[in-house]
Amino acid sequence: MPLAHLEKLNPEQRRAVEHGVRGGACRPAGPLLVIAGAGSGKTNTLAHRVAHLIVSGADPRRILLVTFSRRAASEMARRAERICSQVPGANAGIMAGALTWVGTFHAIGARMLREYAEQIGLQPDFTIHDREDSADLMNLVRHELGFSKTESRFPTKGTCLAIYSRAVNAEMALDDVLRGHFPWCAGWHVQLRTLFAGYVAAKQAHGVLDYDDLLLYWAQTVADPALAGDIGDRFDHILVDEYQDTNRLQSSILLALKPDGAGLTVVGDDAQSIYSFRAATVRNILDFPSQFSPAAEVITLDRNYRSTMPILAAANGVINLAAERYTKNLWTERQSAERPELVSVRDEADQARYVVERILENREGGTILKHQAVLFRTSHHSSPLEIELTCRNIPFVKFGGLKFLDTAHVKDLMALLRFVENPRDRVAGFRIMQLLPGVGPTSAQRVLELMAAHPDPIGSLSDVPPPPRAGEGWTDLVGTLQQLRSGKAGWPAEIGRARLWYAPHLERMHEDASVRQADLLQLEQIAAGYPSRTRFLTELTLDPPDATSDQAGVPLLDEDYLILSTIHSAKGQEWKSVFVLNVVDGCIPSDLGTGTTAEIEEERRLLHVAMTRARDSLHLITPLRFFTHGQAWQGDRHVFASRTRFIPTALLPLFETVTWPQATRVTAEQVASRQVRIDVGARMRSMWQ
DNA sequence: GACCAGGATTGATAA
DNA sequence: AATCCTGGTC
Repeated sequence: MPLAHLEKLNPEQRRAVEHGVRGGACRPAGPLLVIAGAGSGKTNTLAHRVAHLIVSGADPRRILLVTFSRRAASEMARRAERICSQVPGANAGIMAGALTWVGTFHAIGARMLREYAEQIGLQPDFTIHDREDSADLMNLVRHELGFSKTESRFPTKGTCLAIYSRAVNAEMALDDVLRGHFPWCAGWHVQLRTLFAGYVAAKQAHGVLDYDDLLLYWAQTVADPALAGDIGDRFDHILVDEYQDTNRLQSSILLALKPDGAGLTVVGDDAQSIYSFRAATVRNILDFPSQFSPAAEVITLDRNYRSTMPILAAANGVINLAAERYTKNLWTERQSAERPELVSVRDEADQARYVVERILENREGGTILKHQAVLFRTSHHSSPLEIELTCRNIPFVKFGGLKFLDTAHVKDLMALLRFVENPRDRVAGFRIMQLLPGVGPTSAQRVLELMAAHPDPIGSLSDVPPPPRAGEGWTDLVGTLQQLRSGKAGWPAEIGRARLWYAPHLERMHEDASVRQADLLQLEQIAAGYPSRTRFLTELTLDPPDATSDQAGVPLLDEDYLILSTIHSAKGQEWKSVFVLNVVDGCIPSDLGTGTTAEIEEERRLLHVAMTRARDSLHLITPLRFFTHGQAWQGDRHVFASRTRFIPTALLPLFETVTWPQATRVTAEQVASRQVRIDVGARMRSMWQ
């Protein structure tokens, strides 16, 4: 077999790609762990491995490829396909196009559960709750149990869900979760246990699964040896990307599918583990090799193909200060005289102006906007910049933060469709009914109770006594639901019908109805791309469109635009020029965490991830002054911030230190010589003594 | 029982 | 600043 497709790989990458496939035979080999540092060609290596397996005779339909996001999934499938198609003599027809099991753990889980629904006593038409729906249901149960008016304040729905979710994902006992992560809620452990029991019962009664259930039900399914064997045998090869960001539950599933690790490949980088808030644990990747006997083979990729040497030196400098480290230093042959810049600006407004100026400068110099990105810790850190960009008419797309799907009007429309799909989904019904004036929680709840008792819930609506003050709106709603349920309109016409019903409510409830109406039209466009209502609802909740921009909708593909992204959403990406906002204590590390060592260490890795996104140029910006929130517009209450603790003075020589607007470049020598000569403050004080 | 106003509380990252 | 909860009125 010609191996030209492997020639561009370095020796370690090639070993990872060829592990167990030497000599053309493709019997699943023992487990493999690839430790792949930032920019070490991880995606490329994994795509090559998949392609190489296929051209060596593996059946692509029997390959399971688990990625971290939908975006990564399609990218990976595309690349593998391209590599396959370049191999002469390979049968392109049966190749990567048949790579059908590619997706996130959650998406694969959803698909698997629908397939096995009957065998595990699950109704196959279950609907999936996103985080907000889950919180709503938690709230409903919380009210029913009377926990919303306790003497001292009971944890909010969001906190309750977070506790529940961590217990499930980390496979931890409730008491341990409370002690370790929510100590302020420990006093409520009895009530929380009752609440979670009620929550689980409610989900089952309503025929809904939340995100965690997609993993939990899957894990429970494969806990049965017969089913585990059945599902495990469907795949000769299982490959998992971003393994450092998987949680205990996910690793249990993997282990149940392939107990001896045969055909199992996991890839990741412990230095980039940034999802512990989702119960991901770096132990998964660290303990992987020893879970098998013989132990898994470990291959380390430490050659970086992305960044210049000075950028890498700075990024290594940051991660070297970590308390615990397992991987080696990254190295590169890409020389450059340009050190990353550490820019001090007055405040966030100046930060925005500085970034815009440099971005435009870069564009003049030939770097298009799309090759530049601005990264930040939390979504709202970019708002002053967004204002500045809008003023200057610079198009941008923002990843992370509040999404299209989280807006009330989109949720309303989705709830209507979900209610039609699964009339037992009470959260959906509850939401829809309360859109009508005169219908509140009590009467909505009463109708839902009556419906639930009926074998044809939607049909029964004609006979159920309407809420006393609902009026004409009720007839309208019932008509719409029954028409949609009949399925006569077909997909995607249904969503148009749903929007028609919703339009007057939108008009009544929102000042900016026309803007929101445009969003709904866009949703309709998106819906047209899915073959059925079920697929639309499932896939959209699992892979919500993750970008928002200043205009409704993502700019046309051929248009140039700047990327704004949270650091989390920037995972796996790279740009020529990268700007990181608010590199100050309080933002990175965020001052919201409880400040445990583990959390601080994760923030350090987060900065490392942000820095290693840059190819040629990197700017870290540190505003000195932050205006605090919760005050009148243009108020001047503010706090002073200092450079992040992750870049202590010892690391400063790795950076070019700059202040702006003066834009005086200061060399490292000058920084060192910049000693305090006089203490002006003391002189001032002495004036009054 | 629905709905509004005002006080208390909580703040992020995301499948 | 935004959300959640409570207590009042229609």
